[in-house]
Amino acid sequence: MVITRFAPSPTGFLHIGGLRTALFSYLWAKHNGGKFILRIEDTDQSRNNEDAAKAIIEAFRWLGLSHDGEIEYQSKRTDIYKRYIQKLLNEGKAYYCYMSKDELVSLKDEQISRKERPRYDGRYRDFNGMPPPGVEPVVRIKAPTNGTITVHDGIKGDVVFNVDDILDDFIIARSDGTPTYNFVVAIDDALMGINEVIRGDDHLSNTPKQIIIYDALGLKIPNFYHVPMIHNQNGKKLSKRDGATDVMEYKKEGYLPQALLNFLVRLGWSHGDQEIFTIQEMIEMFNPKDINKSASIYNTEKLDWLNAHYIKNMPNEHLKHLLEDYGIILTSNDKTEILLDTLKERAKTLQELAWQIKDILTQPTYENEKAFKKAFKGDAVDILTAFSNTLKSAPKPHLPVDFHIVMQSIVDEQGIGFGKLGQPLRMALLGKLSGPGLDSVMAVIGVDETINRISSAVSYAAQNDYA
RNA sequence: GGCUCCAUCAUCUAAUGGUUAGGAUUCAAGGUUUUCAUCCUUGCCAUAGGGGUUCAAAUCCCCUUGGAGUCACCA
Repeated sequence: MVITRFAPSPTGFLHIGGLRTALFSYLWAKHNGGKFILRIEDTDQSRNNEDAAKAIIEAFRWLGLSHDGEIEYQSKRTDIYKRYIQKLLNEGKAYYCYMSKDELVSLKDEQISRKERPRYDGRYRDFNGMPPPGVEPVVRIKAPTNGTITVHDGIKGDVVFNVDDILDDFIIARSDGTPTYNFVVAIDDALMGINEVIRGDDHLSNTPKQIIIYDALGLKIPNFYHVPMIHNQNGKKLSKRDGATDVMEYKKEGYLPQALLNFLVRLGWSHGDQEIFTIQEMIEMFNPKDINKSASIYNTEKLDWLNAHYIKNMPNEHLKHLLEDYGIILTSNDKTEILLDTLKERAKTLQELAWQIKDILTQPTYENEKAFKKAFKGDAVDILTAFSNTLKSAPKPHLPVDFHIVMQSIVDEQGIGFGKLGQPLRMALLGKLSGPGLDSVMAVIGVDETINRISSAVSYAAQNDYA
C-alpha cells in the first residue's frame, strides 16, 4: 500500500507551496488507493503554534483534501524518539557530546578562518573519560566519515553526495533531550509506514542525513520525490512574506477550491496539453514521474482564467449558496436564474460576482457626471420617457425577451439605433456606461423598479440641465 | 564560499534523436454584443552561449554563463 504524507511545521498559515506538495502527495496516495497522512511537525516548542495547525486543517477542509487516520503531532511522540535515541546510544551508533556551544562556535570560526568547511571535529566520538562538569550533553550520531551517499530520487534521478563534503556527526538530540528535525522525520516516516515521500526540493540536501538515520536503525528507506520550488516574481523561493500566499486568502477573494487546485496541479506537473482537470482526473492521471525538474514562477494570471471558467460552469444553485458568504442572499428563484445566468459569464471571482449583483440590485447614483452627460445628450430624455410609457401600458413583461421586445418596439417606432435607447437606459438603470445586458437587468429588478430608475434619471437630468 | 539542483515563448508547459518546436494564460487585432465582459477567429513571442557525438540534437556528452536550494542544539 502506498502511504504518503504532508508534514508541515505549524509556523503560520498554509501557503501555496505547501499546498501544492500536499496536493501531489494526496493525489499520489489516492491514485494508488493508498493513504495520505497529515503530520504536524511541532518538535520545537519555542516556535509552536496551535492556531497554525488549526489553520492548516481549515484550509484542507475548504479544499476538500482529506487525510487518512488521526492527525499525528510530533510533540506527542517524544517517548518514541527517546527510545530510539537510547537504542542508538546503547548500540554505540550515537554518543554524548559535551562540547559547549561556545566551544562549537569558536571551532567553527577557526575553520572558517582557515577556509575549511565548518564541521564538528568528532572530539567526543570515542570519548570514555570523565565528562566535564556543568555541561548538558547533546547526542550525536556516528556518521560515516568517507564514501558517498546516493539519494534515489523519482524526479531528479540519482543524486550522489560525497560524505566528506557534507557530513559530520550531526546532533540528533539537543542538550534538553529533545530530538532534532532530521532524526524525527526519518523515524516518523519509517514508523508510519510512509513509503513515498513527496516534498519540496529544499529538503534534498537533508536527505543524506535522514538516510543515515534509516541505516543506523535498520529501517527501510522510502522512495523520494523532491519537487522543484515555486518561485516568486523575483525568482526566489516563495515564502510567507511574499503576499497572497495564504491559501485562505484565496477563499476570501472568491476563488473556488477546484480552480485553485487545478491551477496548482499544473504548476510543475502536466499531462500532455490538458489544462482543465476534475479532481477525479487528477487522481487518475497524476504520477510524480511527470513532475518536471525546474522551478516555476508563481503568477496568478492563469488562476483567474481557471476561476472564471469554473464560475461560468457552476450550477446557479451552488453559486447562490456560495454567494451567501459575500452577503448576497437571493430569494426569488426565477430572478436568481436570470441574474446568475447573465452575471456568471463576467466574473473572475465570487467577490466580483457579489459586487456586480449589488450593482444591479441597488439604485445607482449618477455621480459620474461626464458619463451621464454623454449618455443623456440629444433627445435621450424623450426616448426614455417613451420607453417608460410603453412599459406602463404594455402587458407586464417578465422575462428578458419580453423587455427586449419592448426595447425593439421603441427603436422601430422612433427609427433610431439600439444605442440611442441603450446608452441612456443603461445609465438610468446602472449609473454607468458598461455592464450586463439590459433586458436581463430589467427582468431582474422588475417593471416598477425600471420605471422608478428611469424617472430618477430623467429628473436628475432636468435638475442639472443635462438634457 | 563548499555541496546539490535547474535552464523551451513574458508566464505555465508539450515534443520514442527526425515536428513548419505544439498547447494554455497574458498581450494585440478582428468578429459577435446597444456597451463592457463572455465567446469565436487570427496574430506576436522560445530551445541561454560555445564546443562535440550523429546522416540527423531542444533532446546525448563537455565547457561557459545564468538562476535556485542548502550548509543550525530551525523545520
